[in-house]
Amino acid sequence: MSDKVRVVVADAQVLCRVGLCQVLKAEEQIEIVGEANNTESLLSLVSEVKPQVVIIDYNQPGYFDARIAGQIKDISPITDILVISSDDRKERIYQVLEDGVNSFLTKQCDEGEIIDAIRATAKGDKFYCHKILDLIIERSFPSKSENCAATPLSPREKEILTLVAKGKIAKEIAAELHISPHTIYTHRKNILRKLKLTSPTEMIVYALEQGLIELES
Amino acid sequence: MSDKVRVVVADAQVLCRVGLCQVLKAEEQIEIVGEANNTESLLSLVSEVKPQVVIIDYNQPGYFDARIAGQIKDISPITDILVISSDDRKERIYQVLEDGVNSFLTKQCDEGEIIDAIRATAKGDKFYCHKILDLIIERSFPSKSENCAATPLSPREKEILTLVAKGKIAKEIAAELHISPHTIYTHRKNILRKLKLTSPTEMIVYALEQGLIELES
DNA sequence: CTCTAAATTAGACTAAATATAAATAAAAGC
DNA sequence: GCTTTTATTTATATTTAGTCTAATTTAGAG
Repeated sequence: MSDKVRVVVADAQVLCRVGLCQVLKAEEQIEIVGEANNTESLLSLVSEVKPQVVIIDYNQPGYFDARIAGQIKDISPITDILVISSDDRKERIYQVLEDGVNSFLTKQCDEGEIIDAIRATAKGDKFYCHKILDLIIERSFPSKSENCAATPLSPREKEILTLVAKGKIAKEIAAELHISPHTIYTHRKNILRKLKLTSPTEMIVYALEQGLIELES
Repeated sequence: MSDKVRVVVADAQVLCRVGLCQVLKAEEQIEIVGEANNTESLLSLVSEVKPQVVIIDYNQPGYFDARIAGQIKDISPITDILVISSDDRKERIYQVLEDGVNSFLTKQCDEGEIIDAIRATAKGDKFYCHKILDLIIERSFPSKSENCAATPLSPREKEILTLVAKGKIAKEIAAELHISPHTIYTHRKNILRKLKLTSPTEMIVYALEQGLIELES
């Protein structure tokens, strides 16, 4: 048992794993104790070695998904998580940030930020890259942003938007939620007004961007 | 001037560049003569060093796009191109394949395929990973696939699908194309029938998957 | 307690979409 | 050359979805 920080690298893409390992090798106080390319192998690895740090891209359908942070914390609460993801959906990112992740980078980050983040997380500190910090600030101080409020939709409106985006028509949604079709129309009108959109199609695009629905199943 | 194959690595993500360089280092007969993280620096690099091979991910909005293969070939016709991309839109992939690319991998490929592809491309051969070969075969022998024809839509139908997906209603499209709104309805009905879809919303999702429209502008 | 926002609903009305049918032109097959 | 299919186009009558306006109920903020 060395006194180095024990790190697990989890990414479905071999190039990213190799790149990350290469960057980590330059760090004296870090030891890579394992790699994983899917949820199953990562979780058994975590339960086995209880690493101090897991570096992961959760945004890889079929390999990893956004629930991974909670699953890691359940198995090993002492493990700190550094996300290096290609995700660009604000709501999904907010969700992951609230889910016990310590540090968060995007794959567009430059080398300096990656190294800083790895060092900070290995010390138990938190680190967020510029892009993620901008998102956090935008959410904390919505008045500063020109785009304003991240999601000004009420829970019910989100629910209805999700169903609309899935291709259901008002009548079907009404039957599902046991309310009148007129209620759906009103909600939808309010959603369009709030988001300053003009066509139902733009709602789909919005829902996709916000991570309310997924492309391909 | 050595007798090694001179390779340029182009990827906006530093981790992928590092990973790729690491993999290439293991290849005796390859020499990395430059790296680029955006179109401008790549093109000036290509024009300067005229590499035998460029390895690139064209699917990085703001850094590289699908036109890059043609641009490289214009500057340096002798350069072979190996794409290692995260793109999953069939139509876009077909378009790039027709655009003078020699080899094509996805970032989900395993290490073996990546090494094989690099060696093959360095020798001037072509290489396609399993996933891409499946796509090519699917297009060449549409009857074999259960999903059948990649895009069985006529040009006119594609045009109308694109406009519908942009949020325009039949009347607006009719005015734009100088035809009757009824024509639009008929086309749309045919599109839904051909794609075995049931709601207009699914058309939007289809158009997004096919790369007919783009998320965010 | 009052005021606002969220959630709900209805009736009258308008616009969009479907079903059905069909004409024309071009491409493919024999 | 003739037939068949596909693409493109259109129309009428009918059905359905969606909008506008208006209103009620509930819950939370101040």
